This record gives sequence, C-alpha cells and structure tokens, in this order.
Amino acid sequence: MRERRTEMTGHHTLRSTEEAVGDRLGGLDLDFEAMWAVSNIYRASTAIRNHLEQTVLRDTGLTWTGFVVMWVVWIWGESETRYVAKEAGIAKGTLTGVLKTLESHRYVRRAPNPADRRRVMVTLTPSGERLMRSLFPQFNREEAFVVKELDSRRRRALAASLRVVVQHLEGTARP
Amino acid sequence: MRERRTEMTGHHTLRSTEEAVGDRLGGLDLDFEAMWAVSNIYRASTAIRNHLEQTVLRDTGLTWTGFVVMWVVWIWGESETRYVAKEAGIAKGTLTGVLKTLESHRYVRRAPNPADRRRVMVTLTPSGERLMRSLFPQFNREEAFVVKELDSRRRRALAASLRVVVQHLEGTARP
DNA sequence: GAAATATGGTTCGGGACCAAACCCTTGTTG
DNA sequence: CAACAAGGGTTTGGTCCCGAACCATATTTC
Repeated sequence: MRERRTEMTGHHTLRSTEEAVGDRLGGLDLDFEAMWAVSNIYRASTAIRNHLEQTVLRDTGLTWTGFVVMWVVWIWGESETRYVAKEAGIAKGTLTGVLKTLESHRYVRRAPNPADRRRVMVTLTPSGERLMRSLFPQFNREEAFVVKELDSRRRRALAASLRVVVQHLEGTARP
Repeated sequence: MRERRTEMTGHHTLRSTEEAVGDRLGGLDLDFEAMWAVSNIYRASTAIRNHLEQTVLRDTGLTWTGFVVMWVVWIWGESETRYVAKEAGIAKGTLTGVLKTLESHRYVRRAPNPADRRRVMVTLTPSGERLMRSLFPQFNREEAFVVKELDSRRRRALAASLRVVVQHLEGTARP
C-alpha cells in the first residue's frame, strides 16, 4: 500500500484537489462525473472573473457586478430594473445598491416610468456609453485569451453544453 | 428592413440576450465564440449556485462560501488558512470573516500552529463533520440533476475543457 | 546577532449580496 | 367603488468580498 501523505503543511501544493477527493470519497456512491463537471464550472467562473477584474476592470473603478449591469443596459437599451436584475443574475434589492453606486459615478440614470409609477427605468448616460464602447473590445480580447487553449469546435461545444445546463435549471426554477 | 423592436417594456421576455447582442454588436470585429463560451460559463455558474443554495443549503444556515470552506477542510483535513482561502477562491481577509461566522456556529475550530506562531490551522468540529457527511450526498444528487441533460461524454468533455481554461489562467496569473 | 525583509493573519472601509419586511401603486373582486 | 390582493422598488440586517494597511513572527543579510 502506497504512502499517500506528503509533508505536514505543504500537501496542497503537491497533490491536486481531485486526487484528494478521490482519496477521501473514493468508497462512496457518488456521481463523480457530475461532480467534476459542476465544480469545474465554478472554478472556471471564479478564475475568469478574477482575471477580468484584474485586467480590464483594474483601473476603471467599476466592480464586476457594476460592469455586468452596465453591459445589460448597454445591450438592451433603456430597461426596467427588474429585467436588469434578472439578466445580471442579482436580487432586486442588490440592484438598488449597485445602481446607486453607478449613479454616483454618473454612468447610469434612473427615470420613473410614466405609465406605471411603481416602475423605474435605467439608461446609460453619454459617459456610461463612452465607457462601455471603450471597455467592451478590451473585455472581448481577454475573453479570447481565456479560451485561447481551446479550438473552435471545443469552444462551441462548451458554450452549447452550458446553455443546456442553464436552460435546464431555469426551466425548473421554482415560481 | 425588418422592424426589430418589440413592445416597449417587455422585450426581454421575448428576445433572448444572444439575439440582442447580435443586433447590438453584429457589425463589430469581435470574437463571438469566445464571448459565448465565457458568458455561458458565468451564467451557468450563477444558475448552479442559486440552485444549490435553494435546495441543499436552504435550511442549513450555511452560505455558499461557508459550505465551500467547510468542504475544503473536510476534503483536506486540518489545513492552514492560506491554503483554504486559495482552494475556496476567496481572499485571505475574507476567510477571516467566514471562519468567524463558522466558528460561531461551532462547525470549525481554529488552532495556532506551534511550529510557526504566525500560522493558524482550521479543523472541522464533530458537529461540522456530521453536517458535511449529511450534506454532501444531497449536494452530489443536485449536481447530478444539474447535468442531467448532458450525456456522459459531454459531461467529461465539459469538465476537461474547463480544466484547460482554469489551468491556462492559473498558469498565467501574475505573481 | 541586530537590522532589514518577508510571510501569515487580522482589521478596516467601501461595495456587493440575499431574504424578508416595507411602502406605494395597480389590478381584482365582491 | 371599496376592500383586498398582487406587483415593483427600496430599506434593513447580517454575511461575504476585496485590496490595502497593519501587526506579529520568521528569515535573511551584513
């Protein structure tokens, strides 16, 4: 039987997480394929977010979420806040705070919807537009860097599989 | 030329984001394959996190990050905080706060490292162990649900492509 | 071996984040 | 049409989150 333990305090650097999981959970009745697929989605997402924050967003004063919210409004044009929250993947209460921050930078503006006074519309200001026009190409260059090691077929397969996952989950979401 | 605008306030429900992006950015010189791959990683990751929070974690009093931190300590056994932060994908300052929360629930314990008094070790308490043993199978069942619509080949291909992305980014990370 | 440097964790300030409670406005129902 | 229910945004309380400043302990350098 092979000795698995390495040195006391540095084992994380020598053994991969996936090996450790195999050691720890090897005997259990688990769906490992599902586990690796899901956990790698999360790991990739974290790594990508960190990368983009530290390259494109580094000196803009924008947070990741701030950027995503502006991106949504940029793509869709003037929008109702509840759609923006949904698209950005954040709770409506969170959006209130994010919009407050973005408004303080004069990147977005709120406007009441005259047809329904409960609703609030969001638009980019000219300076917000300018920022997105300059940021987006940089953003896309880094996206290309992220998937540089995958050939075109794999990129498309990756996106397609993820779309299936997302649609499956959103289709099953509770009301 | 076809009229693209739908009704004033409900367009998000009728047109997909990817279509809107095509409209808005169609003319620009962008790497769309990279864009769809990356943005779907992010969307999937958000959808999965929401799903797992609302199924497995719902009534446990654990947050997503709290669970991830406990998972890391569970898999690796007693660990130094800096490795835990790295594995969990959070900053060391964040970990301090998360550990404080988990300690208040008596799920983990801190212990000074006698060999180096700067260092702090983390372990699960017996009650933390019990929680993980009961939670993990549920977690894995939901992971299986998440990728239910993908066949085995696609699951493995998905995990493999994401591993490539992660290793590419971590290999290029700044020092 | 004392001074300078590096390493490890905590603290701090400003945001992000959610669920639940809260208003206000609109829609429904008797 | 008045009471009630539903819908939409904000507030609140507690946690997470990061980078930078900080403090204590180790290591290196001279």
